[in-house]
Amino acid sequence: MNETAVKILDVGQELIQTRGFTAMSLQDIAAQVGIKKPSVIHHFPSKANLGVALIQRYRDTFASQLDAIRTNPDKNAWDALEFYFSPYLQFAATPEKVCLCGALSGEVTALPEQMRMEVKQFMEDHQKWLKTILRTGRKNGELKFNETPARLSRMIFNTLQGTLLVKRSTDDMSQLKDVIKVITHMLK
Amino acid sequence: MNETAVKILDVGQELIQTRGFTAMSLQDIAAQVGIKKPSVIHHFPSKANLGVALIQRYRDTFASQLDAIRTNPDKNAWDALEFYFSPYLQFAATPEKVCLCGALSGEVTALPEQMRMEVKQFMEDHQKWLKTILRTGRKNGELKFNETPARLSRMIFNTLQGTLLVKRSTDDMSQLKDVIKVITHMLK
DNA sequence: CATTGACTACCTACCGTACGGTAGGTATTA
DNA sequence: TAATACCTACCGTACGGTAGGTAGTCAATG
Repeated sequence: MNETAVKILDVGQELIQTRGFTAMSLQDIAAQVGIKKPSVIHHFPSKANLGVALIQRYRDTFASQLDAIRTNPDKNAWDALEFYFSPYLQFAATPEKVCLCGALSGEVTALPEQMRMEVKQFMEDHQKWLKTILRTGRKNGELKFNETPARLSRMIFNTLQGTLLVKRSTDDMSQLKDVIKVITHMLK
Repeated sequence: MNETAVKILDVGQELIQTRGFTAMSLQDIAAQVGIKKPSVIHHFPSKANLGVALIQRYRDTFASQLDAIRTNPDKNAWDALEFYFSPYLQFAATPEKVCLCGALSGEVTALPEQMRMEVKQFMEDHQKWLKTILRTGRKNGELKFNETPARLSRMIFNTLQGTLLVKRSTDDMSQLKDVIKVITHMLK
C-alpha cells in the first residue's frame, strides 16, 4: 500500500466519520488528497471497495491494540477500560467526528453488502472484547457488577456509540463525560 | 394537511428510518405514494422543507404522548418507562427501522441546518422528559439509583438510540432486550 | 551503455444515470 | 373565476465510473 492510497483511506475515513458514506463523494476525497477523481479509482476500483478497505483497516487497528492490552499482564481491567474509552473521548473532542462504524450504522441499509458485513463484524468484535475484560475483571475482583458480562458489554458499547452520535447532534460535550461516569460507577 | 401530504410524510419518514435522508430521493417517495416527483414538491417546496416537517411531526407526536403519561396521576414511573421503551421495541421488531432522529444522527452534518436543529431539539426533549420521570420516581420511592437524574437520563436515552442502530447493523434482536433489562435493574 | 518494454501513477475528457427542482399545462372542485 | 392537485417535459448539476493518453521508474537485453 503506497503513500497516496493511505492518504485516500485517511481522507475517506475522516469524511465518513464527519459526513457519512452516501454524502461523501470521490471528488471530495480527490480534492483533499490533491489528485483527480479518476486517480482515486486507480487505487481503489470502486467506492464500495474503498469503503470496505477503509473499515477493514479501522477494524484491524482496533483489534491489534485491544488484543495487546488484553494480553499484557501489566494491564488490569481498569487500564483496559480507560484505554477503550480514549478514542471515544478523542472523537468527542472534535466537533463533528464520531466512530466510523457508528456513523455508518445510520445508513447501513443503503450500503453495499460487504460494507454491511464489516460494520457488523466491528460491533461484534468490540462487544466480545468488552465481555472478556468484564468477565476476567470480575473474576480478579477488580470489577463489581450484578449483570452478566454479555449484557453489560452490550450496554457499554451501545451507549458509547449512541452517545457520540447524540453528542454531535446536540453539540454537548458533557454527554460523553456523563455517560462514562455512569459506566464507571456501574463497575465499582 | 390533506391526505396526500400525510402519506408523503409517512413514506418519507419510513424511508429515512430505514435508509437515511441522503440516500432517500423524492422519486422514491413519489413512487411509494403513487404520484409523480413534482407532485411531492407541490406539497413540500423542497426536500429540506419536507425533512423539517417530518421531524416536527415526529417530535410533536412524542411530545403529546409523553406529556400525557407524565401528567396522568394514574400512571407511575414504571408505567411511564414501560411506555417509553415501547416504540424502541416496536422499531426493533422490524428488520430495518430505527428511531427517525437516531437514523439522522449519523449524517447530521450533511443535513440542512433547520433539520439539524430539529434533531437536536428531539434529543433534548427526550432527555429532559426522562430526567423528570427519574427525579419524581425516586422522590416517590418507586425508583432507586445513585446517579443524578440528569446523568442517568442521558445514559438511558443514548443507550436506547445506540442500541437500535447496533441492533440493525448486527441483525441481533437480543441487543435491545438485554439493554432494557440492564436499565431496569439499574433503577431498582 | 543505451534501448526497450512493462508497469505505475496520474491526467483530461467523457459516459450514462439520477438527483433536486422548475415551467407550464390539464382536470376537478368550490 | 380562482384555487388545488396533479401531470409531462425539461433544466443544470453532480454522481460513480470508463477510455485512453502521458510521464516517470526500473529491470532486462542487444
